[in-house]
Amino acid sequence: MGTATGSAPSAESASRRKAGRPRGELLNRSKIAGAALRFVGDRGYDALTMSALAKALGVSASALYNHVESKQEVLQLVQDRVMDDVDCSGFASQPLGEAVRRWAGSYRDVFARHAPLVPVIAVLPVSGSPRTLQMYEQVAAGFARAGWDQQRIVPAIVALESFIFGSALDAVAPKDIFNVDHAVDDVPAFAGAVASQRATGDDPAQDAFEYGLDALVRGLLAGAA
Amino acid sequence: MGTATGSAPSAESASRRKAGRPRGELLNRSKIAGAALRFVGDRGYDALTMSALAKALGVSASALYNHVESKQEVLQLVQDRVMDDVDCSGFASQPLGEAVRRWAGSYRDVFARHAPLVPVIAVLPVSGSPRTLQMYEQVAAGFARAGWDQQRIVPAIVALESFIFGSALDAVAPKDIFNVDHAVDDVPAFAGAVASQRATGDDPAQDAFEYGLDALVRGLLAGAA
DNA sequence: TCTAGTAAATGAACTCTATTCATTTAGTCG
DNA sequence: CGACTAAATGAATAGAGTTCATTTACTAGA
Repeated sequence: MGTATGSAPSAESASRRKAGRPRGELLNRSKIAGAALRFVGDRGYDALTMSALAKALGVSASALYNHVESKQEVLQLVQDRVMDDVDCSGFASQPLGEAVRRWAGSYRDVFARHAPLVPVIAVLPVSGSPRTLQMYEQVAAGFARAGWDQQRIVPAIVALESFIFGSALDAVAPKDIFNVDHAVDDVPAFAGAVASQRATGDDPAQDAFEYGLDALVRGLLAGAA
Repeated sequence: MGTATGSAPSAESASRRKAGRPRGELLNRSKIAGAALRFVGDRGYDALTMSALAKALGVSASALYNHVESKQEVLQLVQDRVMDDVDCSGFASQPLGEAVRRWAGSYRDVFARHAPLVPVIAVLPVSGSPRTLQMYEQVAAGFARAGWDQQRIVPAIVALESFIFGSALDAVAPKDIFNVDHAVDDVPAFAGAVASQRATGDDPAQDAFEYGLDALVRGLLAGAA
């Protein structure tokens, strides 16, 4: 695990580039993670194969397996990187409700951009993800600072995360997922509700997220105060 | 798409009323759905391949493609079947809060048993899933009957679903997902919270779901009343 | 300096997977 | 009877992740 994740980002420029095969240090986990993150940003998760990633790194696919046990592990590395984009800054200064809202919003946005990671993360022990762990620390510290009962902090975080992951999946759903025009008569109540929501002009996913987050946060704060 | 999505659930035994079938109807979408559902119950989603499913049906893999466009479509059929197990009974009789709790609880349990469907469902238009649509109708009708503002019904349902799907994924996570014994000093607040939750003896996922659902429902009802 | 030892990259090969296609089969309709 | 057609077949394809024997270059140790 602890194989120097730190990495020296430089020291890759001046090298004797022979047509040769193996050399000193061509790959490491950090480079793989960075390349994978860039790759999915450019070409998306569907295109992320071990071969394609290797090619982007100027290396053969099998070379990756000297540094990583599986593709799943590559995704885990990406996941941890991506956590850097989640905004935890509120927990240091703002009131808890505000901090949670800011955190949750950026958390959802990040994983809406990386939806294929959601199922990965679900089975992922925090052990292997230092940045993720640091995020949890900031969030937990925020709750503790706000005077929360220790026993309720983890359930609150997990509940918020569940909502966030579900909402991230929802955010990438086709826009017309609730199109019921063909069956209005069979589902009158639902069709009416859909039409009414649509009339607001709001994006359904965004609307539901904001509405639900507000309810969840108010519910949590009300119960714990 | 348009290919007879209607599906007559019965009338699949000894009624060759339509034109030209060879050898008395070996396959149809309903049989495929049933077999797939049985299959994942027996051997799990990892084992569900088109070949294995075909073998279970006593048929060749390519035969499936006469009735179904892709494996994704098989999963959609399973998804719709599975919705039958979600308990919507409360919406007809109980107060809204109670009905939502019962519905959400069974919904989560169902998809904890079918977690690999969660990412499928997220991208799935309700159009192709009659039973799913019927579920939405019952839920929406329950909200409407409780006097809810039409515009808020869909966001409320979507928010609840997001929480449910996220919680279903969480429910299948490894039990010790929050093991931080190796880094207690780095994340003191979080480690303390984890230890405190663990001390309750409650299953973290179950605990978080119940706690979060309670907060979400209270928040939703409080905001809408 | 010579010599092992070792980490790392290679490319071919292997195993599965979903999916396609030409062909065959067996009913129905004109 | 003969044309038509839905449905099943099995072989073939393409692409995925992963493994492995081999090769290369660097690094200690004597």
